[in-house]
Amino acid sequence: MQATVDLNKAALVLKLLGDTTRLTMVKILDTHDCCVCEFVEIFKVSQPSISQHLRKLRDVGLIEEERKGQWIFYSINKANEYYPFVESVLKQLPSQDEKIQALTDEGTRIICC
Amino acid sequence: MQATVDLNKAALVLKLLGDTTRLTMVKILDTHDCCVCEFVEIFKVSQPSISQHLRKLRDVGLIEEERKGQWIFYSINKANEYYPFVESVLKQLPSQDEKIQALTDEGTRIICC
DNA sequence: GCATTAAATAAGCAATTAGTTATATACTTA
DNA sequence: TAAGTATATAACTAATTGCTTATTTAATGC
Repeated sequence: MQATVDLNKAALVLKLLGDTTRLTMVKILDTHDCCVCEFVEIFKVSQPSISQHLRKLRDVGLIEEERKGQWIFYSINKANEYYPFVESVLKQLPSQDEKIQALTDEGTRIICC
Repeated sequence: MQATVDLNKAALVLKLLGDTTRLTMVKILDTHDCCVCEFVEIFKVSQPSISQHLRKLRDVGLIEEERKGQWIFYSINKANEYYPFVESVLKQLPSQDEKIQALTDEGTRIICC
């Protein structure tokens, strides 16, 4: 028997994931930590726009931040209560690894510490 | 290996499900066909509000309608391309059967044809 | 045909959203 | 310490959302 998730909280999480930019971000973060400037490069939107999306995801605890020198790296928070729920969605989405590969290819991938 | 779903379409579906009213509707419809007036009773909002939520769900093909006399019954469209995706979310939500039971108890459940 | 019931659509409104530009904060490095 | 880079926050704006009330459409039953 599968554990269930509070319906109102589920709606809140789904609403957060119901945006192409955030859904892609979370899918990427599920396999690669990233910093803000990498997302700016990937999504071709302004830096504040990226920061605001990340803040929403962080506010509900789906992601975490860690400063590494000049950069702040974001990662999936696997300890979050809703991580299994999120994961069950993510595993049905196609890999977004090519976006990370594109950064590496163009030399804008940040490798740090 | 699990089949994957286009990320942009997934975001669209998740956005639809990212509303408490619609998510509850879909969870209920997954096990019970319902008509508009039953949802009005369950959610205690205006009839047009319910109709508008149902239309959004129908517009992406997640649900279907069928007129039965005076009433229009809605049901989950299991043939929809995204049904397996939706189902994987729904199965993690607690049953909403008590809402149907409440209708039955108060005599407002519509049994038709 | 006329009154009643069910549902859809139209129009309007307040709140929310996702973006922008401008500015502030924080760290790095010369 | 000053300049440069990365990120967050503030303020603004246009578009979207979810609701409402009013009206229209459709079926039922006298």
